[in-house]
Amino acid sequence: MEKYLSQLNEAQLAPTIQKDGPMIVIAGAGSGKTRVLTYRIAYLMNQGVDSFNILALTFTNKAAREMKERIADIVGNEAKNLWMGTFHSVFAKILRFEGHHLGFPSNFTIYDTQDSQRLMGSIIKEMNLDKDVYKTKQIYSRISSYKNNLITVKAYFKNPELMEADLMARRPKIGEIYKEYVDRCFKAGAMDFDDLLLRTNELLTRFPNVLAQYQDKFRYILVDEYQDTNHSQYLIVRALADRFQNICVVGDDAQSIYAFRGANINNILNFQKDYQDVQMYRLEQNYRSTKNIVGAANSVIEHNKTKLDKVVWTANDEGEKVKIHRSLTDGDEGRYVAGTIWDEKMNKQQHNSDFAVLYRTNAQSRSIEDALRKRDIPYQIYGGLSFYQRKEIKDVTAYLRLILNPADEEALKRIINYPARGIGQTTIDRLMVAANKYGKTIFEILQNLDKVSININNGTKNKLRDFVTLIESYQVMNKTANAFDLAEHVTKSSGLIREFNKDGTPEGITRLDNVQELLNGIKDFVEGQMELADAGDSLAEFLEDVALATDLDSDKGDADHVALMTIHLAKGLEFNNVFIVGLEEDLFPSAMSMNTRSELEEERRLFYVALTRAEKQAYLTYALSRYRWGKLVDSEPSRFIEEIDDAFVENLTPKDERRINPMLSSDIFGDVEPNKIRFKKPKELTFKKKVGTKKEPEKFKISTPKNLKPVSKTSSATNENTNLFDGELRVGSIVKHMRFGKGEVLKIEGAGADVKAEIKFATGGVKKLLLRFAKLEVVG
DNA sequence: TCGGTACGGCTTTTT
DNA sequence: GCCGTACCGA
Repeated sequence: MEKYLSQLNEAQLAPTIQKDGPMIVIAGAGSGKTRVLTYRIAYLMNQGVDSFNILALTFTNKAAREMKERIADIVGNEAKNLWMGTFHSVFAKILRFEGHHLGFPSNFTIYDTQDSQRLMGSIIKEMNLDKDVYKTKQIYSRISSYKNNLITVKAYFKNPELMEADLMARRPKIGEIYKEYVDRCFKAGAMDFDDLLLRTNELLTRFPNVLAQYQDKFRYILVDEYQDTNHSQYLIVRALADRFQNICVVGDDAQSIYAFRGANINNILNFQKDYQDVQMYRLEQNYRSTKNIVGAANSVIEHNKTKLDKVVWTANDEGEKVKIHRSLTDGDEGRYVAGTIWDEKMNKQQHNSDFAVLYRTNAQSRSIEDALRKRDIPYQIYGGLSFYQRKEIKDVTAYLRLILNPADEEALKRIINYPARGIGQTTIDRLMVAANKYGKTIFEILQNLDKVSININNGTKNKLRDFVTLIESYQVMNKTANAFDLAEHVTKSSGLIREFNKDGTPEGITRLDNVQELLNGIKDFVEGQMELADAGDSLAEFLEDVALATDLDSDKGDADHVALMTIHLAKGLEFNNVFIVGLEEDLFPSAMSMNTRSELEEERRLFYVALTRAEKQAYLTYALSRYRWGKLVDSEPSRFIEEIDDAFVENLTPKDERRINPMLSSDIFGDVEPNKIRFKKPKELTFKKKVGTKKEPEKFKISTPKNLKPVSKTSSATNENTNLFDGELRVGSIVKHMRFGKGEVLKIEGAGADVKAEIKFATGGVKKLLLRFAKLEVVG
């Protein structure tokens, strides 16, 4: 143990070896906070604390996994009894044991965001509310924030201010939606992400003996990333730590980036008021980055008003300056990134895994991917649509969920007619009405079709009976078979495999591969479980993992690839070289986060997080125009670039580079030979034009080739005989020569000076054409 | 009931 | 530019 402690500097050592009492560690980026946490846990165990009495809470599964491994390196097998995991996974585990107090079965389902939103959407529909006023996503996030602030349905209806606010927003029915949603989840034996915290709070408040039991168990509590805890999490931690007060929280207010999810930065700012005799430690020496990177990051965060006093410094080398590069388009930006990685690998013998590309939104990954692929640079996208959120995977797991918990309404609705078995929406609606009437679940109604009065014809009833028989046969199998055998049987006998096989398209093949990968995953899981003595219900535990998994799919061993991810996901990671792309106003900072000072400050902290991921070199890139929602829009450099002290940056963009006229520079056909193009059938060419500020586009139709001529909606098409059009598109004084054939779709849309055109070739290719003009005139 | 397609909305960020 | 939904025709 001493050997390990000697690896810590003085500032790190102090919090590591303070055994008892409340303490807070304010840890700057790269200052070794994970090291303090892991060594502290090891130290506690070394001091005779039973690992059974330690609870360590993290924000991601990955962080938990890594920390556990590092602790195991020091203390060995002892680490096995540690309770370490994300808030959600730890409290899900507790709720499995104790949920019965609240009326939940131990096999409750965990609804992911998709399930929750689907349920909320159908509730809104059932209540006959205007879906444009009650937008599912908005209502979901509103209710989610109630939950994170412990505003239950009851509390909501007792709070005139909240109701008033929703009334003012012309959404007076939110309370009713909320109530129905909670009831339906309860009936379905399901909890959403927020419930895992909210219900834990309810459990600990309403059942003092349960609270006492866990207070006694968790004598030492450690919380990582404390700046990102929300109110609900804060209360749980405070309740659990109340008896022994051995609580150690670690965080960095400068890295608080989850306010949108309800994280409350005051939790860390006010920690000292919550406990008595709090010891405060600061870790300010950065071991990760060069002086230039630390300097740049410090100079940016300096612009924030709300922050704790802290000076991050480093004894590392000066290093290279932070490089800034401007591109014309997002495509160019991607090519710059790929080209630079290519050069660096060549010149400095670096690995792919030495590079990361970080962006604000997932949608930005596309242009980077394209460029990396062109250069054959291996990459891995982290996050985005998780493996377990893919349609085919959700389909399979829906079957598994239903087997385990037949009350699971969302799972049932998902698969009752998938693969198609002739059970339509009308039937499902009637089933739901009946379920409501009898106070039963839909599955219970299905099991008792003969005993309820329901307007469903006999043919359909038989189909429903077949479905019930199918699920029941799986349930029987689940009693004896392991999760893998069951899952494999389900995919085959349910017709899912056949369904994915049916079309033979590349997408279908990918789906099959994904299902196979899922089965492999289940197999691994089952085998891993058999090694554990207390192997419980493998299916249940697998499904729980799936529901709370995020980065599992991305964990493909130590393969050498460039990492692509959002900045949020990059928190806690480090890379030799970091590209931060899309540094443009409205993108980063996001247009949606500039309404208040605190939102903007959160964006700035996000930028700070991004910069401090870099060890040796940071590149900041932005583009002058970028495709957003399929449209090319102009953008200007992010204010964050300006905010960096000049001393730490180097601008790589040549001064004489000017914006060129995209009309003149665009290449209509690129590498496609026009005369080799063949078309299936003639199609009309259409383009839309926005008139004035009106949203309604004025529609024109252009008949197929020979004569490219704008005609009004009501006019008829003309010549369709020629195979190849050869003509001119005249835009103001600019004349563009064009050749293209019958059946190509030329789409032109946009307003005034900003028009995008696109030609889809029958061969599958798409060419984009950029037009900038005030007046559009097409001549034959 | 189903399958195809046209249209509209959307993009913050995650457990 | 993509995805999910709504609508239409069979």
